[in-house]
Parts: sequence; structure tokens; C-alpha cells
Amino acid sequence: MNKLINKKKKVQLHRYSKEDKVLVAVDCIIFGFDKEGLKILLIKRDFEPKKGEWSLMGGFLKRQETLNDAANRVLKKLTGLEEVYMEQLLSYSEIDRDPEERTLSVAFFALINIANYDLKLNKENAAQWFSLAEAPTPIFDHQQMINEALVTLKRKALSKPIGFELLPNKFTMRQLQNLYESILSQKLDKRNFISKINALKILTRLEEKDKSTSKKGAYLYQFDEEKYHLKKEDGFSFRI
Amino acid sequence: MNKLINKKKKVQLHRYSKEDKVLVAVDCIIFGFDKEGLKILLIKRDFEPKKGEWSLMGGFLKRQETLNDAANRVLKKLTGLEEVYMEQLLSYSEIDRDPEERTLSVAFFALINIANYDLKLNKENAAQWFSLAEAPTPIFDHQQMINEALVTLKRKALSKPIGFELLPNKFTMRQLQNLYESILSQKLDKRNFISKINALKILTRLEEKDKSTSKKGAYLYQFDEEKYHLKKEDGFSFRI
DNA sequence: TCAAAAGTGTTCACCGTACACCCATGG
DNA sequence: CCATGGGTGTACGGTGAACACTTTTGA
Repeated sequence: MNKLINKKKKVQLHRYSKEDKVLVAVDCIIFGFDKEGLKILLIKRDFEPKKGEWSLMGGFLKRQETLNDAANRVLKKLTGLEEVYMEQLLSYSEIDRDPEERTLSVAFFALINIANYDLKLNKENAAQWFSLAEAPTPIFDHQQMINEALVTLKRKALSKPIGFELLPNKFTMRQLQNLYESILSQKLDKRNFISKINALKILTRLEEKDKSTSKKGAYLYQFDEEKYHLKKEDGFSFRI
Repeated sequence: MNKLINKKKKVQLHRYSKEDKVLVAVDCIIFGFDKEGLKILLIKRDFEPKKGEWSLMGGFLKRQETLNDAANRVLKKLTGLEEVYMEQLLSYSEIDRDPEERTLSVAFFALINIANYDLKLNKENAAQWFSLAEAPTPIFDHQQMINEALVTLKRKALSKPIGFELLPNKFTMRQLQNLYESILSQKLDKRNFISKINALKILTRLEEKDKSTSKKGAYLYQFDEEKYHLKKEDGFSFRI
């Protein structure tokens, strides 16, 4: 802490002191998934400018935190969740992207399981899940961030197994397939999908069945977390 | 311009004014290619801290420019080149990454044709091309940036045609194959490589031959720029 | 004439894709 | 008993990978 104070005092003496400083924000594109498909979490902004409009959840980078720290802080404030899968995307720097003041924003994307998300928090933050097709147009360049995040999500889904972060602990093959179909915006063949997933050997089939959607009942599966993460780090072999 | 001045005057009144501001830098990972293989351009830093050590070419973001503007300005200062292929990578934000002062850095990667690069500029900027294996360890987190840029470069080479930006206007198949082998760090089969490239229909074979590396001479090729860029925007079909 | 690089096709294994029927059960 | 979703296998075509010989010509 003393170190930090010393740093502050020194600011005027720094060799970089003639350089401009800017506000840096993080904005989180939060994807979730439920029986209706892929969704995104937006909040109704409660401060100016653009108060009352829909926005990604964001916050300003503080002097003593990294971008990842800031993104996790923001995500925790909105969802109460920690240790969520999150990844940095691009930075956005158009001069007037925020009409209030020049702000650089670093986009992050997060995948969360909607069931883990506490609905009470929705009210505190005026947050709401939207299906992609039905989401309102958000402020600033947030729509562009979302579009670019979707491209990244599709690319990931096509080259790596995905789903662990978005699905409940136990899920049916049909749910996993629905997730892929939502992300890719296309129908997949049931038999081919299942054999590709099985070939990865990342799932454990349980004895238990989910009878909520059929009379016969569908086997529940779990990800084998270790094998799953190994596959994710692997080469580029996986293709849906 | 008046608008800018007004903005500056308003700064103290801004609703965001209690937020921290930080220095933002851009750092360019500049890849080139010549007969010895894939190379990277580093400069000998001429100011403190770390004066005299090797570094990526970088600069601070100015208030009235975007990140892309800044990266292009930096690249032009170093190479004299404009309209170079450049792409934003990730941002780096560890608190002490620059010991002088808290600085956020946004990495860019650029592909340039070494032959277009003016050697005189090398001396002005104390810049030097290094083969990847022989490059000195650069300052701060620049090695991490380079490593992550290489991953991106490999991924791109595996999914899209690449080379237009790195090769001279006219080149032989062997040169193109050498480029791919450099990027991927692996030998490729000549016959398979050529048939895959030809299948893309992005090259035009000229009548002209290059006799500098063999007695028989090798046909020179040119990229068909239009078809090349179409393929680059295409789906994910290309595989080396 | 020979060394050194250029140029050219075929075969095989595997993977992606298309496709259809039976099963189990609650109502 | 039947409607509804669940579960399973096979055949075909295309693509990636392995592989070797002939051509050209300057030295």
C-alpha cells in the first residue's frame, strides 16, 4: 500500500507525464442458455448519459486492478457469480463512442448457466435476459461488441467442445444439441451430432433419466471436467 | 476543433470525473518474411526505463485518435509504410507491466513485406529484423504478446489463405510453401501443398520464371487480389 | 553428364453427411 | 393403444495424407 502511495506522488515526475490519459471501461457480453435458446443479459442503465436505455454491464477500470479484475468485479456485481468462464475480446476506441467523454472500452465475453444466476439480482440491477432475436438495440457500440462476440462464440463452438459453462451440471443430449443449434443458428442431425460428441469421450452417461420432456425419459449426462478441459486445449481437430 | 476545446473545458464537470484515467499504449508485433524465414521487427529502446533493451515498437494513444490510428501512426514512424495489414489483438493490463507507470497496452499485429521496408529507417530507429528463434528477449510483457500473436498467426494460416501481405508481388510456389512452413514450424508435402493452393484459385501463374534458385527456373505467381480477399472473408473451409 | 531444384498424379484411409426405423412409456 | 420424443447404425462420397519419378539446364 505504501508503494501505491509513493507511485501517486511520483506521477508528476514521470517520464510519461506529458502523455494523454483516458478513461478505460470494461463491458461484459454475458451469454446464457435455457430451454428457449441462447440469451444475452442486458441492464437498464440507471445513470446518464442514455439513462433508461439497455446496455451491456460495464464499469470503469480502477487504478489498482487489471482488466480481468475489473471484468470479474463487474460480473460479480451483476450476477453474484465468481469463477465464471470469461475471456477478453477486442477494445473499442472510437473517439465519440461514449458521448459523455472519451472512453476506451475493452469487451469481455462470459458464459454462464442461467440456473445459477440469482433472479433477485435481476431486480436490483434492472437486468434482463433476452433471446438474441428479441434483444433491444443497446447503447453506444454495444451491438457491435455483441455481434463480434457472437462470431467468436461460433468459431469456438466449431473448433472446440463447448457447453460446460452454459449447461446445468446434468443435461440431456437433446439440450446439448439445442445449445449447439442455438449458437450456430442451424439444425443439426441428431445421429451425427451424438456420434461426434461421443467420439470426444468427454461425457459420462448417468443411470438417471430426465422425464420432463418425454414419456420414455432421456439419459442425463455430465461433462468429465478433466477430459473436457484437455480437449479444449487440444489442437484444432473438433468439427461439428 | 472548437468541439475538442469545448470538451476539454468540460472535463471537470463530467459525470465520469471521479473515475481513474490511465495511460494507454499500443504495441505493434510486426512480422516479415524473407528467404531465411519468418521474422519480427524489434527496436532498441532509446528512452528510460529499459533504455537500450529490445522492445516492440509502441507509442501512447493520443486523446484525439483511435487505437487503430495510433497503431498506424507508430507503424508508419517505424517503417514508413501505410495501408499495411494490421489487426488488433489483446490488451495487457498487469499493474506493474511497465515499471515506470501504470500503462495499459493494446497489442496489434502487422504483416509486412520486408522488401518494401526501407533499410535506412532501420538506422534511425535502431530497428532490426530477427528470426524468431534468434530474437532477444524483449522488455516488459512483450514476449508474451509475441507468443500470443504467433498463435493467432498460426490459426489464421490454418484457416485462411495468407501470404499476400508478406510476400513480394511475384513469388514462386516454393516461397509460398516456405512461408507456410515458417509460420507453422513444420514441413509440408510439396505436392499436397500445391494442390491445396491451386484448389483455392487465388493465384495467377505468370509466364515469367525465377532462375535465382535453380537451373530449371520456377514459375512466378501473383495473388489475384480480388479472389484472395473473397476467400479470406469466406467460411472456414481452408485447411493446410 | 550430372547435380539440384521444379513439376506433376494416384491410392488409401478416414471423416463428414445423409438417411429411417424401433423403443419406451404416460396418458 | 397410440402419440411423442428417445435412441441407434450404415452406406457413400469427398478430402487429407502418403508417396516417387521425370524434367530442365547451368556448371
